[in-house]
Amino acid sequence: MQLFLQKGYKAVSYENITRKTRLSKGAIYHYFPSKQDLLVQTFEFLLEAARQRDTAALVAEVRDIPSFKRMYLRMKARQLKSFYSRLNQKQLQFNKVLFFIEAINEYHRLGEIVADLLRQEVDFLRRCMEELKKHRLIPAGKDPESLAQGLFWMLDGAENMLYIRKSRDQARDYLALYKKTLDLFFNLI
Amino acid sequence: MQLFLQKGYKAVSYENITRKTRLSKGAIYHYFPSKQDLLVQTFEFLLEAARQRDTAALVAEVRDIPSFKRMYLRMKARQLKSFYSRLNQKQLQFNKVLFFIEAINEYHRLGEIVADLLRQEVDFLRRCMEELKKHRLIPAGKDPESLAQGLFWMLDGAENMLYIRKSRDQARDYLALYKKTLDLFFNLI
Amino acid sequence: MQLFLQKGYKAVSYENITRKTRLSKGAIYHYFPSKQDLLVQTFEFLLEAARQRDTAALVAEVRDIPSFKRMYLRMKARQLKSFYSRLNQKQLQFNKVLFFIEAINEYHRLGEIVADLLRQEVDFLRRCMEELKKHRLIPAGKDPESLAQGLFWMLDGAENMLYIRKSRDQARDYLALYKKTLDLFFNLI
Amino acid sequence: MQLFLQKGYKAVSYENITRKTRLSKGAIYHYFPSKQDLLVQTFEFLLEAARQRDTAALVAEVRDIPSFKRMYLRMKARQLKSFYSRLNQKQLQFNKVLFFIEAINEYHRLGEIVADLLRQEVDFLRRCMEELKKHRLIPAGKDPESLAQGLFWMLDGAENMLYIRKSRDQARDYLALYKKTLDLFFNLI
DNA sequence: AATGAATGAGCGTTCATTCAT
DNA sequence: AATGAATGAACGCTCATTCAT
Repeated sequence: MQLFLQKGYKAVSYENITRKTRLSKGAIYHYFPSKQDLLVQTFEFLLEAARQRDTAALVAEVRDIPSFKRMYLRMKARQLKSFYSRLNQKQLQFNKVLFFIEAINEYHRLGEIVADLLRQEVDFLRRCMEELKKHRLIPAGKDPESLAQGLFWMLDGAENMLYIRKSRDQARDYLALYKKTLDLFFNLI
Repeated sequence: MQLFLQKGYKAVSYENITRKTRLSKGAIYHYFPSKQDLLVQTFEFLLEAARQRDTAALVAEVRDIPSFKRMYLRMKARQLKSFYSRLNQKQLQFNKVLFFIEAINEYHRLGEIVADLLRQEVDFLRRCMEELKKHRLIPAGKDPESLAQGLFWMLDGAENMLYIRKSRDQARDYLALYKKTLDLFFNLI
Repeated sequence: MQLFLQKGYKAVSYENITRKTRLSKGAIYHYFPSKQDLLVQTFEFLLEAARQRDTAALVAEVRDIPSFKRMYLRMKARQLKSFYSRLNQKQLQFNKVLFFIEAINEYHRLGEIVADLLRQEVDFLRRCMEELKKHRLIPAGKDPESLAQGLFWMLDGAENMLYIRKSRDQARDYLALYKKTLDLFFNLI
Repeated sequence: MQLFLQKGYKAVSYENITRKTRLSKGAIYHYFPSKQDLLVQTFEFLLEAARQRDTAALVAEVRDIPSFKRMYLRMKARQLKSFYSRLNQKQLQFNKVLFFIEAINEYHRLGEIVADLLRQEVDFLRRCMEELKKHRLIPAGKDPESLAQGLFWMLDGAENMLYIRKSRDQARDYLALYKKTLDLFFNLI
């Protein structure tokens, strides 16, 4: 997992894996029938970290913009923590985008899983926006759907920048970036 | 170039290249000392398509929001045209993100070039926003810097979605998507 | 046994064997110290099916050509039955020649055992021919030794063809082929 | 070719080939895209040695049994010479049967080619028998078809024995064996 | 300028075998 | 008696690169 995230799927060889795990090739093949299988299981295991449960409860917390921001950042912090605990590391210099693209290239079903997850994310944001609208915290004439879409794209685009800047302490950066983007978003609308 | 964009850097072999170019390996090595050099030259040649000149003239065209949208889309259309003409193709099913990441991984200086280009893009948007502000077309209290940043992230995040959906006619899709994102943005603010 | 006959020695892996036997590798190694030993024991067990007893009694049955043919085909039918009962199968699509060659290549003593068996087979045919000669059923001037050798080669050559044609119901085919060859032989002489 | 005939297809590794040819793996892959292709080309090249031309002229030589025997042995001698010249060797301890079975297992079309060749062989013998019959050198009531079939099986079966005895000087043995079988055959009928 | 034969390190994978439990 | 985790050599194959011509 650590190797895949650091170097991408293709660039990881069994030689790398055996050195890192201190196991022989045969031992790894004993548990994973192929490199692709290794990827798929890794991918799905990591994706679990991003899966949200109790979104209804989270949406219900939204009373005003500050409460929404707090809730959203808390949720993201929890996801990050789960992600790093699955990695068994406090932090890791990695390239999520490369890993995702190679994973989807290698095994197309993973693309559908990701697309699904993203749809759920937008949907969740839409429900939050509706909640804010109920409390009249969003200017009239702006529909929750568009707001959710716009915020989502903004968050996604912001995150992209991280991989170009390659910062060292990504865990903190993520949250700081999310916060900055939320602030910016609510300043815009 | 076409091969790199379609399959990514690593996945392209000299065998692929010789078949496509109908040249021998030796001939290619005669002009490009290594595969990395082939990548760098390709990358920089393509990046030229995204380089904007006369941004001052473009910014000067901005009088109101519709004029800004028209100008921006025209500029993007020109970039796309230039991009495809460099490719010597009308369109190409490709994966820009994979190509960029692999290119930057392979040769870090390319990352700085891209980062530079992106900064110029945000800067350009900022100047457009200032222009709109001058004409009082943007609500008071929203600073051009943030607006530019937000719009840029939104555009970038929106574009990302394209690679998951893998649309066939990307040239048209790009412009449609940019238009949609601009509309959405001005609806939000 | 079934696997060796179907796929040949080399092509059978312990993975194949554990799946078929539902035993663990360790269990198989507990009884057979190596793959070669597995082969040798299998081979010798199968060869037992071809071993004839009471050849004297069989030869004594020969009174005329029809009685010889009947006796010979009965004997072969019994061998086939014994062979399939050792296999615990009614029939099996297999390649005897590949199995024999690989077995002999792997462990040369098996070659001597087979050669011995074949010599006994020719010898048995020779004694039958002598019996027929006693009853003056064979033209004068044809010695039993040559007749036996000729018939044996004919039977062997005929059998060879089976592996190229790869018939489904080999058990029946064998007997039909033996019968056809015997008829042809006695028509020739 | 030499390696395949000596050890069989499966047992030959690229390591063997590179040592024998003093070429690198890459050089071999430069000319043969796969091991299977190496086999098929070898097989077809060797099979060419067995292909008979001018069978009509050969059949026309048949006037009596001695002339048939001479012609047949001359033809076989020429085939053997062609075979060894293709091998670039005077003689080679080899296992034709293993090579043939593995070749056919690996690429089924080779089986059809061999079956075709064998059919032509029987057909050639049948025409020779008809010629002998015309000269009344074959007892009445024995049809050329059966005689050809019987002789063919006998030759084939006789040849089989060679691989078990593994004689050193196979080239001479072949011809001696063919001669012995022909003599035996004409003694029988 | 251009060819393509040749190299050899490295890849993912299979395999018979060992051994602690 | 029986398990299955672990090994490491060997396999067929791909690749960027070199170089004599």
